[in-house]
Amino acid sequence: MAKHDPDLSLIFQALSDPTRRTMLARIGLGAVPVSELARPTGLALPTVMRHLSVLEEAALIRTEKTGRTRLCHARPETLAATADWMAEQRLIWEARSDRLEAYVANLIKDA
Amino acid sequence: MAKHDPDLSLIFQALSDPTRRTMLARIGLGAVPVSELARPTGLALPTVMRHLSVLEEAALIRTEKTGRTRLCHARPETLAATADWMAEQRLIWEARSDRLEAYVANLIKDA
DNA sequence: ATGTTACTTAGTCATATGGCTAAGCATGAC
DNA sequence: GTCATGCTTAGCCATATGACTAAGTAACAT
Repeated sequence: MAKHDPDLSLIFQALSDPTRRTMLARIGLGAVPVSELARPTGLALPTVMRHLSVLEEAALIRTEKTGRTRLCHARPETLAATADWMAEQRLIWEARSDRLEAYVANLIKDA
Repeated sequence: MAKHDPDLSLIFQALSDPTRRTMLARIGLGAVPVSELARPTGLALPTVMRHLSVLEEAALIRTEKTGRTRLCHARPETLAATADWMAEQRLIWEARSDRLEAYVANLIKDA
């Protein structure tokens, strides 16, 4: 059991690098082999592998090796969980703004 | 002009630290002075200040000094912009899953 | 069997990050 | 004026990060 729930620290850390975001966007369009992910970046393969392992440890992707090529797949659940956290914070922050606006509006009305 | 748009690298980097997420959540509830943010963390003040400057450079918060105390305010626009990026990726990833599911369903139907 | 392809592993290096202490500098209280 | 308060600045330290090269290993292809 226990699909050990999303670790926001690992996820945000993974998302904080532009190279990784680019790779992730590409993977999001459909499964990709490592070498094809590496090509547009111009980075050395070991470097790309490290980026991938960061993404995999954050559970943003899953990889599977067939023969000598490794395919990278997106894991939408993780992205969804993260989006949920953001949405939650957003609600709180904006509720707060609403209260502030209401307060200001009230001040103006009474002036 | 140009409110120089949100830098996702800075934002995700800022969000990747649990201490900063905690501080951010607190600030999201309403403006807080630095010392009050520091207290529950048990961290030294300079450390807290550094966390705050990371959050401020990511435009997740704004701070304003009055007398000798500095107040920290949330900046919901930045969180909103980030949530938008996530929502966008999510759509793409899930659209992809849908297509895959449709494909599988089709295979099964024809079997 | 031999070579090529596609990763892997190991190890190095420069810079960034997150924490600290020790002083410093305004502001508000007495 | 003097002192406590609330940040600020400066500088140090350990570890993490992102990049590399060089050398390995496991599949295919011929």
